Formats: sequence, structure tokens, C-alpha cells
Amino acid sequence: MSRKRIRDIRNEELIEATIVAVHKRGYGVVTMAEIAREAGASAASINYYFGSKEGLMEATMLHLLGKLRRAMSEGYATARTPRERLYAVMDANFADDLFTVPQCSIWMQFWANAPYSPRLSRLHRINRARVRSHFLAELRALLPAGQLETARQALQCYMDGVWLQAAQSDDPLNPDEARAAAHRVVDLVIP
Amino acid sequence: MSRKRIRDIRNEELIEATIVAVHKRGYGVVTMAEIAREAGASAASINYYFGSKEGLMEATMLHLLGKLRRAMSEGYATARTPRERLYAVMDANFADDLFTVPQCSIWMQFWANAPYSPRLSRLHRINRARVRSHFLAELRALLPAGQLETARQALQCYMDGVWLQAAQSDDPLNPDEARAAAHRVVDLVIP
DNA sequence: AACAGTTTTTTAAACGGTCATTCAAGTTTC
DNA sequence: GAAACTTGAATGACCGTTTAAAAAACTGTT
Repeated sequence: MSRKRIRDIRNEELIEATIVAVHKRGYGVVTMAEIAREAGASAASINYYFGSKEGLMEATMLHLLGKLRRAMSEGYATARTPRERLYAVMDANFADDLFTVPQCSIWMQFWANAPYSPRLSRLHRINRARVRSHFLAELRALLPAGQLETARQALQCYMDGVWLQAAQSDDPLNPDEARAAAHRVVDLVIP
Repeated sequence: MSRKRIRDIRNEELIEATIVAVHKRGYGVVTMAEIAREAGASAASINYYFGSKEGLMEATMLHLLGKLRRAMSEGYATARTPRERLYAVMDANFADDLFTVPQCSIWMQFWANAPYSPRLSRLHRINRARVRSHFLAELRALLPAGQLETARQALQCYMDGVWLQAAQSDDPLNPDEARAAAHRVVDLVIP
């Protein structure tokens, strides 16, 4: 029990520190010592828990991917129509506790590094496939087969593009507005 | 004349080598020596021409930004209607000599590093503003004012999102297909 | 409660290596 | 002969990871 809990607490603390530190300095530039300082720990203890810098990044993304997956499941639970479920996918991506500048920064760093790390590119592939199949499942009910792929690409690329932009922002983001804009884009694509 | 020409030739060679080398290894990881080897030169000579690694990256992006701007101008020259000009903006982004995996990779690295480098973020801001104003100029002729921003964001984020995906691709891209898909997205947004 | 033994957690210091940049001494071009 | 170009080697850092040893947390026993 408590043996497991301490490890979990430390993991979470270190992951939160990673998000902040990577946002401030960029993944390629940030040092283990900086992340450790952000968490009030030592660089060595990060290696104790995560094995390496790459392992820490993988764990951080796993954490965020889980958050995203959970947010999506919650939205699906109450959505009743295909269109509402499309909204739910969007809302999950722009949820209050996900659509923040530091987290979009991390996502950006993740995308940039995934092609050069098997462990990260694996996560990327899995997540993308999951989002893709959610989109397709709902779009099938709303559009003829010939327009499926165009609509899916338009929506999925839109989501990525918004995060990409958000990562460059100097000011705090507005998740409410982002969700509203996303709904308008859905309505534009599915009249 | 020739004094200037040698410098230009070297610049172009080194920039091409940078695109290839950064694509292969990632900007944060690639070394000056690797880029130099790719160009058949020495690391010292890169510093002679570009001053620093950051200067080299800035010059490389300046090169790509110019290519993009020129491709867009050419498209504008023959387009006759607002919708054709929208197509032209898209076609420029997915032009045969721009929409390749190595160049999308560089773009990705550029996005990821821009927040941490004043010189790169300046380029990013300028380019984004230019594309934005092109989109808005054409959309104004096609949509009521209330829908302008939604449509612009949908299109601009779509473009970014496609590049982001392309940077992760293992196989060569298909610019023809990308342009066709982009046209379909334009038609989806502007019925 | 106290204690001795065991496991988990922590970190300072050492290690082994990397790399951007500079410099001085050449080579080529004009 | 001057200016432009090139580069091997030196410089001066920096950093992820390992290690060894101490501290803390836990265990079961008395």
C-alpha cells in the first residue's frame, strides 16, 4: 500500500515538474537538474524513478495521453447523437485542464521528438489511431462514404493545428472559446 | 560578382545539407559536424558563413519562407477568383518542391524551437501573419463577416496540421493528392 | 513502545562523454 | 600581394547517468 503510494506521489510530482520545465526551456535544452529543481528533488532521483530522460518524457506523455483518453470517455458517456459525440471529442482536446500553454508546449515537443525516439513514436501512433477511429465512427453516421476521409482529415488536422498555435502563445489560453470555435468548425464541416 | 557568388553557392549548399541533416536527426540532436559532413565541408566553415548554429537555422528557415512566399505569389498571378486564390494559397503550401518529408520535418523543428529563440519566433510571427492576411483577404469576398474567423482558423490550422502529420511520415509524400485534399477542404468550408 | 534488521528513497560526487565555437595557420581566388 | 575561404586542433563548457553511501521508511518482534 504505502510502498506503492510514495512511488506514485513522486511520479506525479516529477511529471508535473517536467511539464513546467520543458515548457519553459524546450525538451532538447532543458536539463535533468532544471527539472529536478522544479520538483525540489535531485537529478539522480529522477533516474531512480524513470531510468532516463527519455523514460521521463515517455511517462509524462503517457500521463497526458491518459488524461486525454479519460476526458474523451467522460464526454462520450453523456453524448447522445453522433454530432454530440463529435463535439465531445473536440471538447476533450480543449478541456480546461488540458488546453493550457505548458501542456500544448509539451505536446509540441513530443511531436518534434517522436520521429527520433521509438518509444515516443509508438505513443504517437497509438494516440493518433485512437482519435482517428473515434472521428470515423461518428462521421460514418453523418456523411456519405465518399466524404468521410476529407472531413476526418479536416477535423483532426484542425485540432493539431490549434494546439500547435497554442504552444506559441504568450498569454493564457481560453478553453471555453476554443471549444466554441471547434463546435463551429464541426458545424462548418457537417452542415 | 564572383565574390558574392561563392558565398551564395556555399550558403545554398549548406542550407540544403541542414535540411537533410536536421530531418535525419532532429534539430536539438544534430551536430554541426554532422551537418558539415552532409555538405562535404567542415563545422568551422559553417560558423564562418552563419556565425552560429542558431544563425544557420535562421538562414535555413529564411530560405524556406522565401520559397513559400514565391510559390504563393506565382499562384496568385494566374488565379482569377477569390476561390482560385484560396486554392493557390493551399497549392503553394503543398507544392512539389515544398511538401516533402525533410522539409516538413524542418518546419516541425522550427515550430518546436521558435518559442525559445527570439530570432526564430520573429520569423514565425511574420510568416503566420502573412498567411493569415492572405486567407482573410479572399474569404472576405466569399463569406459574411461573422463566419470569417472560423473559416480562416479552420483552413490555416488544417494546413499546419497536415504538415505536422507529414513530418511523421516514413514514406514519401504525395503532393498531388495533398493539393486535391486541400481543395476539398476549401470546398467543404466554402460551399 | 522500542529496537534491530530490511528495504526503499535520496543525493553528492565522480565519470565519461559530447559539442559549439574560436583560433591560428594554411590554401585558394582575385 | 591582399582578400576570401577552409579546416585541424584547441578551448571551455555542459550534461546524462552511475555509484556509493547515508537517510528515511517500514517490518516484525519483543
